[in-house]
Amino acid sequence: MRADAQRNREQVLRTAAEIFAVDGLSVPVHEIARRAGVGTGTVSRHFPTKESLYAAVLLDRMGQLSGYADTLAADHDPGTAFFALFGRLVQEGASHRGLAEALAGSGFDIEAAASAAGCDVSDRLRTLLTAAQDAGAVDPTVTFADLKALTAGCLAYDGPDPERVVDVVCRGLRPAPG
Amino acid sequence: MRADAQRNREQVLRTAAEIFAVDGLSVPVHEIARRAGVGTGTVSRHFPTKESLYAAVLLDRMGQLSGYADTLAADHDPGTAFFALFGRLVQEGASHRGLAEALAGSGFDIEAAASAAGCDVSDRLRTLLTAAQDAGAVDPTVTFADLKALTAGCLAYDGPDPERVVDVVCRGLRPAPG
DNA sequence: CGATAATCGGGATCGTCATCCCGGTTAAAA
DNA sequence: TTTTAACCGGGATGACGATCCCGATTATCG
Repeated sequence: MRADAQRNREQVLRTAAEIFAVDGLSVPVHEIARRAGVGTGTVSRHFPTKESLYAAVLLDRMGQLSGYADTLAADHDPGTAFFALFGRLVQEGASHRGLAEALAGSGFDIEAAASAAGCDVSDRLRTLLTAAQDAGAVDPTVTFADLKALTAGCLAYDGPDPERVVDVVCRGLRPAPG
Repeated sequence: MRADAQRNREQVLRTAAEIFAVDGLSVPVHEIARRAGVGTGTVSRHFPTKESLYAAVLLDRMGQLSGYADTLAADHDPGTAFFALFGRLVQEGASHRGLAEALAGSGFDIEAAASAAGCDVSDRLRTLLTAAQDAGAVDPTVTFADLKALTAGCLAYDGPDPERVVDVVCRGLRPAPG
């Protein structure tokens, strides 16, 4: 791939991620191209459909999150790492929700794509959950399904004070004091 | 207003609420009209813009929820009523989220409209929270802002097992055993 | 029952947006 | 430096959907 093509592709991806997060998914491709400083044709060539742009943005973000998860797992104890990842998912989540929904609605299997790209955030969260439970930092009766539900719920939250939400949910996850 | 007009208006409102909940907000007005058994002109006349249809559906639902909240408050102790309303908000929430977002994005003040129509769910939730805290059923350090955040987060959750989410969040809301 | 005015249905209209295409441009290789 | 093939910009195209309009219908009132 030519160097300028690579540059443009990344520029479009970056711009699209930002615009989607701020203004929502219904922003016209024309506007994304304009703000990225390229023509609409360039966007279309790199991402033949708008949906493929959604997928690229989401996979890119999942890649970053996976890296963050690996760093956490390496540098901290399981409980700390687990709650830190959970908090980060919520923090960054608002902008991903719409993307995930749009893709799911179009029959695109995000989990599979992420897995294939080695960016399976879900898998890393599962591992950290188990580790945190083994270390006594999380209630052992919490299942991964519960956690996915909670994560999805928190991911969806888009209002003020996201930290308070995480705090309350985390209190619910810690082992019962009795 | 003529009797048939009234009937049609309600039929459209009911149908729209159901379709929005199941298929999302991007369903064409044409489809809503078809499923409601009327013409597109009829929909347009009762709800001049699609946005006004959104608002009508949301206000209608808030009216029902307000009624439910009042029933709960009258028939049960504060703690029970509070947790029941919270659970109900989450259960019914998924279909409201998109509506609220779409309207907020268009500069429509839902809270004000609901308040004017006597359907202020938010206000009823605040009252129940205070009552539940006075009764010792909810942690007194939880603020209404926290609760709005949690409610919004849970409202947004749209996956499997919503009850588990509510359970965990409620565990976080109850008073600390110490 | 007859008059009348509001309501109805659904086709016509208009704007928006994703996608495709083509003539000009430029990076990369020899 | 010259060649060449890929890439670029942005206008053309076509589909879709919200909204408006008009002739037909029907509820309501005297």
